[in-house]
Amino acid sequence: MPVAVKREKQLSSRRRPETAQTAARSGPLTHRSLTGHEVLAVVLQVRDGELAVLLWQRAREPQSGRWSLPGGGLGEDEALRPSIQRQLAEKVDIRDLSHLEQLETKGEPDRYPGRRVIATTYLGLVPAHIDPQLPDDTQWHKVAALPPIAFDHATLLAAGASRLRSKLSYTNLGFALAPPTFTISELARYYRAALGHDVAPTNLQRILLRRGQIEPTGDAAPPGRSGGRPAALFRFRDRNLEITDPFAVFHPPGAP
Amino acid sequence: MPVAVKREKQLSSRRRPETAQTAARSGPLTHRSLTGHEVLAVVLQVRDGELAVLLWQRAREPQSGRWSLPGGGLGEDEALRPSIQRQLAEKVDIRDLSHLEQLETKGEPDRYPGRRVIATTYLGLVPAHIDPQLPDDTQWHKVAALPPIAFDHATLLAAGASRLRSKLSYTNLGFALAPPTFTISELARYYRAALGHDVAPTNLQRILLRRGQIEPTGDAAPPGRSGGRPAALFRFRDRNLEITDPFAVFHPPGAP
DNA sequence: GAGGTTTCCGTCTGCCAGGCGGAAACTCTT
DNA sequence: AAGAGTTTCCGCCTGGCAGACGGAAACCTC
Repeated sequence: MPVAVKREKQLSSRRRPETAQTAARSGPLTHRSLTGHEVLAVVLQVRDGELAVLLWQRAREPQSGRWSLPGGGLGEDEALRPSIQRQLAEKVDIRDLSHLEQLETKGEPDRYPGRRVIATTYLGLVPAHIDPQLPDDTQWHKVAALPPIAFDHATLLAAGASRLRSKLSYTNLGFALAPPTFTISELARYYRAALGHDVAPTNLQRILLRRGQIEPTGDAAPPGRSGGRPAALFRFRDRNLEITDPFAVFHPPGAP
Repeated sequence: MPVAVKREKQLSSRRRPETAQTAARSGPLTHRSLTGHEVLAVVLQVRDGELAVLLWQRAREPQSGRWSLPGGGLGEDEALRPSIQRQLAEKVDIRDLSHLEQLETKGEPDRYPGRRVIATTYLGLVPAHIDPQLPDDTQWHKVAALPPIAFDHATLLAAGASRLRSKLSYTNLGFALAPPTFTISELARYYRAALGHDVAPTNLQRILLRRGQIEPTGDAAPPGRSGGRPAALFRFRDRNLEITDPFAVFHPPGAP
């Protein structure tokens, strides 16, 4: 696993995440009620041209050794979104997260062995230029080649990747994968990795320009070592989620 | 409110919903743990050419008199979807529901007064030809003219209506609004009501036909009292949710 | 300077949504 | 029974857009 090795070598090269109120944490839940509630996150990033997900390896039973989505028990008096942000702070600097949105909530009584745990899942995205420092038990894994996954987390992971693919098509969510500034062919590589199929840079540029998602910065990127015309740099106009292609059909009449 | 009056007049005209294990139900929750979990539903139907939602009026504090989404506490050892189906059975025959899908889960600690309640919301749809018998405290309300809504249910309701509008555009969700068989202008009326803007029958027919969503039954509808050429009848090919217009852009190359 | 590489830009093509108008098929009136 | 009114059906035109291609431009290395 070349990725894992590379991770560990760079271990202390970047800032330490502020791990705040993260005290006793023995399992996915910190409090003990009849029905527990946990919050999980599918954190995705394009790494080396492929979509990768953040996973940590369970050290204890149940399912010791298997890989699990980051997250954990919801604190009392803690809202869902702040909770997943707090828990992710144990793994990565949460300032690295360019996007965070809620996915499905699963409540099957037997989805977790022993006692009932309801899980609310979030989708988190990290832009490609960030390389967060990770704890020892945590690694990026290519979505195309996953290790054994704990509980029902494989389903949740698939749902997260699917949501990303959809939203890339009708929103400006590309901003969450790309660095602040990028060339069109770079951007096409991110889209390729996330969508899982080829993307023509020419068409991508025309589409995103007409929708007003991206704009040229005016500068040009330094040419690569293999030569070639220097690419123009672009940036996303808005780095918050917007629906830019409301719907394929059934527009209000008269509107474009 | 002419709709409400009409509702009560028809009260015992149809089958009684099977209200199964619905015993003690004093508030939105039946069990008492530190953090409660409730399940709510935004049940929508096109009624008299307008989108309507199923609401019941609270008889007790908190927020007595205000209108609330149907639902209630999650039972122990009960999964989320079966739970909302059970709770809806108190209001309507669940066989009337043509579609049911999960929406957002809200967990703000103060969203419910007194103690913490996490809510998972579902979107339910009832086809236009069904007129369920309702309990006394429950009524359909036009989404365009809502009564005072309890707690944060107005937000949840808006999210449900918005989800419906989106999915009408890129899935075959129309089947959940329409009766088993319908004419194109009828269908256009359902779409109009749900989308909130005009829909051209000609274009609607062409689009849904090309996507393979609908097919002619071969029969013609009886002509109306005002004359006119009898309309051909159509039906949805598949009455389960399918994505028929995968994405506006970024198809895999080569694929249609 | 030549050849290779990468990006940029214009163009062609085919598909599709929106809109329009005439033809068809019915009811009601006189 | 003939005409007026109404509603649906069907073909056509138009503009916009995605996909694809190819040549020009701008950089590299040798």
